[in-house]
Parts: sequence; C-alpha cells; structure tokens
Amino acid sequence: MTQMRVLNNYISVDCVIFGFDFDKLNVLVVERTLTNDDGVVDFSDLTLTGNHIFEEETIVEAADRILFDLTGLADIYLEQFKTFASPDRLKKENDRKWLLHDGRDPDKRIVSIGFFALLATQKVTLEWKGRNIKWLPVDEVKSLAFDHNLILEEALKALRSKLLHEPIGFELLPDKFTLSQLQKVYEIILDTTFDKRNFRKKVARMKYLIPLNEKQQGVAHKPAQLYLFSREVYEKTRKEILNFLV
Amino acid sequence: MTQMRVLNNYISVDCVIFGFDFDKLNVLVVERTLTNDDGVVDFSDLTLTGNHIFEEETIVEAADRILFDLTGLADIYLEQFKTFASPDRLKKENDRKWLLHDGRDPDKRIVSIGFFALLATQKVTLEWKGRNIKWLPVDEVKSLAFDHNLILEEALKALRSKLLHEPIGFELLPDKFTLSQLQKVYEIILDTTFDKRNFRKKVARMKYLIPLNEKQQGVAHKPAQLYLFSREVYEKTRKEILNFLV
DNA sequence: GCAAAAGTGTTCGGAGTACACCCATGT
DNA sequence: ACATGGGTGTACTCCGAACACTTTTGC
Repeated sequence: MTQMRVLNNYISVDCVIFGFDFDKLNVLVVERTLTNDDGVVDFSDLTLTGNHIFEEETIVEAADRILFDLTGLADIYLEQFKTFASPDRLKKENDRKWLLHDGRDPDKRIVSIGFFALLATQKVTLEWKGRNIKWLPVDEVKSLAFDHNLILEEALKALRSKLLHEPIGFELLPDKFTLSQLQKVYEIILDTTFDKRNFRKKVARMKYLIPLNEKQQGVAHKPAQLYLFSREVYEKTRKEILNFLV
Repeated sequence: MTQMRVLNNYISVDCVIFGFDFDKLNVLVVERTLTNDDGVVDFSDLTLTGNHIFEEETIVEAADRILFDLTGLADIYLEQFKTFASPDRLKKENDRKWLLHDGRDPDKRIVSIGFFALLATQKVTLEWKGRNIKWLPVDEVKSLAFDHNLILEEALKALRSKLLHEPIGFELLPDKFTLSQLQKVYEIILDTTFDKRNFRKKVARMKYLIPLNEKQQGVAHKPAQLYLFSREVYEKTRKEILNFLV
C-alpha cells in the first residue's frame, strides 16, 4: 500500500547547509549543468541544495529529507530563517533555460522557504548520488544560480544573529569538542577575535558546556580537554537578558 | 494603460498587526462570517489580517498593501518572521466551507508568509471597509480561523526575541514618547517588571533615544519629558554583543 | 491638599577587557 | 630540542540589581 508521492510544483525548500572544518565555514553546493539535446554543454554553475516539497509533506519534513538525501544524517541542527518569493527570482536567462529544459514553467511563481543547517564537515562523507556536490568555503562563493546568492547572504545574517544570542556554536563541531575549536567557530563566523582567557572565563559560566574526563589524542601539542553540550542543562538554566542597547 | 492585477492563488501573506495602547498589547483581527445562500449565518469567527499576493508583486509589497488597506498607514515597522505551509493548515471544517463558498479549492496547498507589524493603536482610526475589523487584546484571543492561533503565537515569540535584542520598543508608541511608556512596552510584552531607576540608567546609555525640549501636556501629574528615537544615531553607534550565555 | 506619576543616587557583586607566561605532547 | 597549541590569574572599569523619597501637575 505505498502511496504515490507527488511533488508540489510551486513550493520549494532551499537548504543552506553550513559545514565547519576547524578552519573555515563552508557551504554545500550542487553542480548544475545544462546539456543540450545534441550533447553539448550549454552552461554549468552551482546551486544551493533544495527541492520542491511533496504534497502531504510539511516543509520541515522536506528540509530534513533534503538534508538526509545529501548527507545521510538525521537530527542535524536546522532552522527556517526566511522565505523568498520575488517575482523575478528565477528569471535570469540560464535559470529560464534550466527550468524549461526540466519541463517546468519558468513564468510560474515559485516560493522557496529557506532553512539553514549546521554541522561539522567531517560528519559527512559526500558521495556521488547522480549529482556532483561539494563543500565550498563561504568566502569563495562566486555567482550562484537563481537567487541563491541572496539566500546565502540572508542565511549568513541569520546565522550570525543566532550565534550572538543563543548557544549554537558547537552545532558546527563534533559532539566532543575543545574550547579552542569553539572559540574558532565564533571568531570565524563573527569575523573577530577573542582573548583566550576571557573566552574561557565566559564558558566556565555556562553550566551546559560540560568538561569530560577525556582529552584529545594524537595531536602534536598538549592535548586539550574535551567538552560536551547538554541541552537539558541549557533548557533548565537559560534566562533571557534584556540587551537591546548600543 | 492600467494593468489588470491577478491574484496568485497559492501564495498568501498574513500580517499580525500589533497595536499598543499604553496599557496592553492588541492584535488586529477581522470578522469572518459565512452566510449561506438562504441568508442564514452558518458561523462567525475571527481571522488575522491577510491576503493573497498579486502576480508581479513582492511579498513585502503585499504586506505593505494589506497594512495600508486596513490602517491607511505606510512606513510602519514590518518584519517577515516565519512561513506556514502545513498540508492541513486550512482543513478544519469551517475553513473548508469558507474556502469552498469563496470559490477556492480547499485541497490546494496554500503557503502563507507571516509578517508582524508594530504600531501605536492611536495612530489608526479603524473604518468600516466592508469588513468588521477590530483591536483585540492579545491575552483575550480565543480560537481563530485557519492556523491563525499558531501564527499569532509564533509572531509573539518573534516579537519577544526581537525586543530583547534590538531597539524596537518605541515602534509601538507615538513618535514622541515618555520613558515610562517605553518601560511599560517592555514590561507588558516580556511579562516582567523593571526598576524605574535602573531602566532609566540603561536608557541614558542609549544615545539614540533623544530627550526633547518638550513635555507631556494635560496629564494629572508631573508632566514627563518626551523622547524621540533616532535611527541615524542608532546605526552609527550600534555594536553587536556576544551574549549567548546562560 | 491629595492623588498620580515623574524623577533622582548609592552600594554591592559580578562581568567585560586587557594583558604574559609556563605546560604537555609529537616529531 | 623545538614547534605547537593548551592552559592559567590579576587589576580595573562598567554594568546589573536592590532599594525610598521628593517634585510637579490637575482636580
């Protein structure tokens, strides 16, 4: 009794999948190559990861599905950040060609709900799944398909804002991480630097960052203490702070 | 050479219009009454304000239009906060009847982009525009049509979060306001109280809240100093603060 | 004159910021 | 032995929190 899954052709979900590799912030992109009927490549460029939703599927389910199809991972940090529906968002020349070639109507308005996902790149082994997908450092992103440069920009804004106000930095790291790695996450995404001692004093006050009886191994320097984030402790101790100034 | 405006029938915008009256937070609602062909009222309930978008119109333009149609005001604080597209969001019995009566297909998925708007209720004179619209105190809202209770709840969450991190409280007040009024905005929306002296010390540090050479008039107590928000000063002096703790 | 809200200062504890050196490990 | 990043403490300033009384106006 399997049910036929039908794609809704005017609602799509775009996932800005951010991956951190201890050194820089990357985003997952997919190669889009339009090959004409005579086998000649018309153009080739990059898109963010996204897809139309199925009828009977919620947008969160669709985002989870896209994420799972590309990475094989579930339970990844995922957040709806903005929706894009400009009438001309799919109307660049290459985009029209692409949609037409794909049997879709380039004049139909397609609304896309943007999600961003956070993970450590090392959690994923990218496999060829009929499409060429790869990590691209965020600051090396050139021109993307559709309105995906705009979507990426807005995702970055949302990520920075969230990072400033809620503890989500470790979502970009392995489950067990060091304080220097965590500091690097904040420094790179917020494009700043912090004093190591002051950063650690701050972390010491966060009871939900729990030091483990475990150290790094196989590094060519003093091995660092590993930490774990505890959502339970966080939910229990969190309080909001009025901070609307300057 | 006017152009015919065609409504897109699967993308809509819902505006949660918050109005503050120095005393409580209200939301603008519209009466929805379904009258059968024989003139008998089938049911009557309340909806948030919203509408489908026009083809060739952006969602922000649509939200501005809805806001202007209801209040006659432009340049109101408006922010996209979340998008709603659950497959069963319009499938309650009354909602299906309403859509059918309106000549629409109740099984078609309609995505709705949620915006919230902030203003002082006194800025608006509600007029009969073929529909009964009114201010309803947020904490007296009962069951709303469609998924509008959910939309309102999410709008409140977004409003509270924004209020904690960015200076937007005065968007709910007249252009010239007193510090006690501002304090009340924060107290009511965040459901807390602040010490008057500490609150004023905090405000004194915000150079973008500018005291005027002008006082309240016609009040039965010591008239208060009036203040103005300066966006220019704010943009020039703003800095982000790393505040992801507790 | 009285009711009502405006306006104002001090103390204390805790957090933000600036700053420099020794330690454990792998090669 | 040396290169690499890990790990630690102090002084100063500023902010957050707690707390009570006088002032100006309309009625």
